Amino acid sequence: MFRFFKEEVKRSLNCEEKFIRESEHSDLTSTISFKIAKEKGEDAKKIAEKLVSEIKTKGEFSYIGKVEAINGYINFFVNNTFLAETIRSILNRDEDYGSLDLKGDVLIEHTSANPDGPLHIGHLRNSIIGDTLARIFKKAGFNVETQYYVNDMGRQTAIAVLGVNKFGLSEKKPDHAVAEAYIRMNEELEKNSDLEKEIEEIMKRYEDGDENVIRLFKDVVEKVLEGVIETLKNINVHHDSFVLESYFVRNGYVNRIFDILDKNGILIKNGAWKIDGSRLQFEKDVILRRENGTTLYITRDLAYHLWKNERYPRFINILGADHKLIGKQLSDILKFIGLKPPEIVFFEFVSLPEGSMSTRRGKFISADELIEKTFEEAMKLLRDRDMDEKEKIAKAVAVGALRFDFVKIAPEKHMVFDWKNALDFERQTASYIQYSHARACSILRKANRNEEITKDEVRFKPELCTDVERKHIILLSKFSYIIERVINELRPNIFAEYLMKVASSFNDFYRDHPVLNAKEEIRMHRLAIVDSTRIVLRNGLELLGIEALERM
RNA sequence: GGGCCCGUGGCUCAGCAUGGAUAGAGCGACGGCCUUCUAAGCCGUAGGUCGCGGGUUCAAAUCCCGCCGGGUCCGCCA
Repeated sequence: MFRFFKEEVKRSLNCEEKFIRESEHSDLTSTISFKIAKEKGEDAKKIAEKLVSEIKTKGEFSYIGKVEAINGYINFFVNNTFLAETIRSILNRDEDYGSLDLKGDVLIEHTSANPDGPLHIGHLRNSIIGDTLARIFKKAGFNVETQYYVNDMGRQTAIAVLGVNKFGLSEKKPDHAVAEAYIRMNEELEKNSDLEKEIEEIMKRYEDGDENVIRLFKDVVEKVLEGVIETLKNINVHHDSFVLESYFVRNGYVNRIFDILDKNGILIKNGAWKIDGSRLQFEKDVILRRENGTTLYITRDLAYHLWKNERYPRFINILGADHKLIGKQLSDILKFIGLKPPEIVFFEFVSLPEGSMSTRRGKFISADELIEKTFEEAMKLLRDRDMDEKEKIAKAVAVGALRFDFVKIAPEKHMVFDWKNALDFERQTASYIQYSHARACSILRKANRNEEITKDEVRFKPELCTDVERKHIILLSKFSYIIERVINELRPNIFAEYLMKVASSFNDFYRDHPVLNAKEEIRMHRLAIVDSTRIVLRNGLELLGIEALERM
């Protein structure tokens, strides 16, 4: 709804979007007068006043109420029709509220951690950003496919495979068991450089399609993925498909990429095969094929993106900031050969207080450990409560806290993981939003207990709105506006912040707006607001992959 | 050394793309609020040279230049 208001404001001034902004002084504000004042050398204040009077004579806007000029700013306020239509739209559309009608297929690739061990808390940031974006894209109307690109041909995987082969697997969860063998193999590798040849050999045979070796790799990769899928399931992250790198070697896409590069004249075949970096303003040539004939990560990734180009109009990758250089090279190469580059969301690293994480050196906090500890902490909180389904609630609170903590931080921000912070739910965080939702549910439950209230009886009356209610409803109206921003900016943290605001604003309302004990007209009016809030919070939590509890 | 990212109260962050009206939250600290819809809540107080220095502008946390601090990348690794 807010988007329509903004459109009207834009139309009323006939100005660019950038001169219209949200403000604490109004529902929307324009700074266009300053711009005109500069161009014409006139007084901004007078221009604003003139523009306001013009808008007033124009009349006939559906949602614009008061318009005023103050110090050169033009302040717009929504009218009662806007408030009424917002509430009506929320109640009518219910689960659908907030959606947009954008169309098209989108591929979102996220997580894609190497199959050499369990996910750690750095991967989690990737998964949560990716999964949240996928949910928001779906809400916006896109047909979304989420994909996990499995790096089964890399050197790291070969080390893991060799490790498992040499040392076997312990009884641990399979991904953790593989990590043990992988870490041990790395230690051996440091001591004994002869093992280097074995790695090289096994990689070569895998790439060449040796059935026995393929079986070994398949076994290890499947074990890791089994563990990874279980971990992700625990935090409500789902992938529609898993695509192996080796698929692109076996289906000929890697060869097609070589042909294309060759035709474009940037492939140098001289021992190793490489891209002529000078043609693309790269610092160095990019190696695509080792002298022994095996390919490298970027080679398969180019093939993968050729494949994506043939299938999706839009594809988005979620990648750690350490992939920035290779991501840029990938994009530049794709553009050079006339293919579309991916849209890439980079996020900065999650590190531990003692330094950066490393699966290879066993220096990491696994996602499983974090999930488990967070759950235990949530259970402690419920220890003394008398209620049903403690485990279910604790799980929802734990997953919520975890997901929210990651998604609320802007992707470009470096994070230092802190146990104390991660396990503290007594903060304005996911549980606060869940709690607000439960409060709204509680009011509605009680309202319905004594008498069955039908939709027709719930009557929202804009003229009854207090200032707090008005502000709150305008916030509710911004749902799809925020969705649109996330789609444009690929920053899901914006949505987390929005939902936080809605919860906070609802608590303001809750404080001094009694619902159940109010007289009939006001009671029905406020029930409509409470129900609308409930819908917005529930739909919003869904987009964050967090369960909207009705009691807690 | 070069590229990219970050630097906002004691701590964690929002705001920066598109400059604009007194720089916003949470945690922590301090003081209050449960006979009234869930206190996982609410109210109040203290706490800020927006890393530093220049510049552009009527106006800079926001744009430009330089510097400092932290992270990250610069493999026939991924």
